[in-house]
Amino acid sequence: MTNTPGGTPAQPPRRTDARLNRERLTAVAREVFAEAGPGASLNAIARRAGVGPGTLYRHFPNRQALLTAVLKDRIETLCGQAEDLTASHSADDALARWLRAFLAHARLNHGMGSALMVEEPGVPGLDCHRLILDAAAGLLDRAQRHGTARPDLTADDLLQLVVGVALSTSHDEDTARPDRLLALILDATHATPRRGG
Amino acid sequence: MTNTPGGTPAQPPRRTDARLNRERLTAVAREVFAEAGPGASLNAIARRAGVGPGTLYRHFPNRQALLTAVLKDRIETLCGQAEDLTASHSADDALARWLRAFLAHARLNHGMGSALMVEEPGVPGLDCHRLILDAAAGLLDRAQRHGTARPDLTADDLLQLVVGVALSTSHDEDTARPDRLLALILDATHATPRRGG
DNA sequence: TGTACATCAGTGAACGCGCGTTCACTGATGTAC
DNA sequence: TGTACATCAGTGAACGCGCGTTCACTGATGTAC
Repeated sequence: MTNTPGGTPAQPPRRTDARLNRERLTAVAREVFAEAGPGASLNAIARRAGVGPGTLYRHFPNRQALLTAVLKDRIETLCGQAEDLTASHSADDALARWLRAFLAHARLNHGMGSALMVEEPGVPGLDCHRLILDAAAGLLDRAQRHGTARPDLTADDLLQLVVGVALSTSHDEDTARPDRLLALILDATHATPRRGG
Repeated sequence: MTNTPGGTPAQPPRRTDARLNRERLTAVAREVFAEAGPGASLNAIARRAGVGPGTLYRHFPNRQALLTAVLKDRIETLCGQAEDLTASHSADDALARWLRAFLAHARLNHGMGSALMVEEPGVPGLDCHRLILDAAAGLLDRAQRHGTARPDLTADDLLQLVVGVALSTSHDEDTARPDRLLALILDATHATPRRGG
């Protein structure tokens, strides 16, 4: 049982031309998804990568597999940053900085959220949603223990808010607006909970 | 010059069958847009309304015209509610209640925002974006003068946040989550501005 | 190092699909008398 | 009230398009010798 059950082969392809094509496809897909959103045409990606559509399908049996490949790097980067920030900054500061990074990435992929935060079958062993959520939960938990983050906030809700900002500003060009909106959300993170009305 | 320049005819059609078809089309479109988002197939709408595609095009020359017709009611309702709430509730309360209503409507249309808040040519004389923004600005302004809403918040940003929640929760079934997220945003509305970091 | 060959990867025409949109034609309606 | 007719509205087959996806075939690569 060396194969992961029913998923994309975990090993990169052995032939060099295959590896190169795979790399080119993910690079182009990264661009195209950023331009046209996660629903972008797969044929267009293959065309722009200079390969036939069959080649794309050989490497990525479906859209989700390609999306996952594109996002894998980003996610690993984000998770790495979460650890770094935990080590080097105050609890509140680390959370704020990480959310800023998350928002930037999510905006690049027209709300990576739609692909990320929705639970999909995806690739076994790389649960995007889980990884991101764990990173956020770690930072938020620390901020709640040592910082001033309100105790009733969940990582899930916090991320959903930021994903919302990413979605609603993904067609915006400058970053001033998403920055302002994130600042508002951070204020909400610090606010004292109100009695329901 | 009784015609609005280059837009949909302002007058409803004179023949009764035409008027009925127009009403059926907008009713069906309301449903389909709610189910499949603002990119839903126009042919599918015509099919479900029991008319030929040509009939749809006779009434609505493009998707935006149909979207506008569907949203017109909602928008007028929302603007009316803004006035009612201003008359009957405290400043903070009115703003909170209205945003709740706005979120409910925006969620129904998979983020009415994408159709609403993006400035489009649309129909002259019915600037959706403007109407909604004015309603929100009125409520927010009052809350800033008489209530506890922070003075540095703009109606534009506030709406964008709520549109974000609508977008990121539009595939959610229950309303508990969007309610929670809106509550967080309302807390941010009351929060004291922080010095930038 | 050189060659033979099995295997793995790439190709791209082709298919079926649903979409947006058009237009020549048919039919229903309202109105003038 | 009844009829004739001009006009307005509806029809739906058809077009072109791009999409996702497949598959028989060609070609490149790595390896065994």
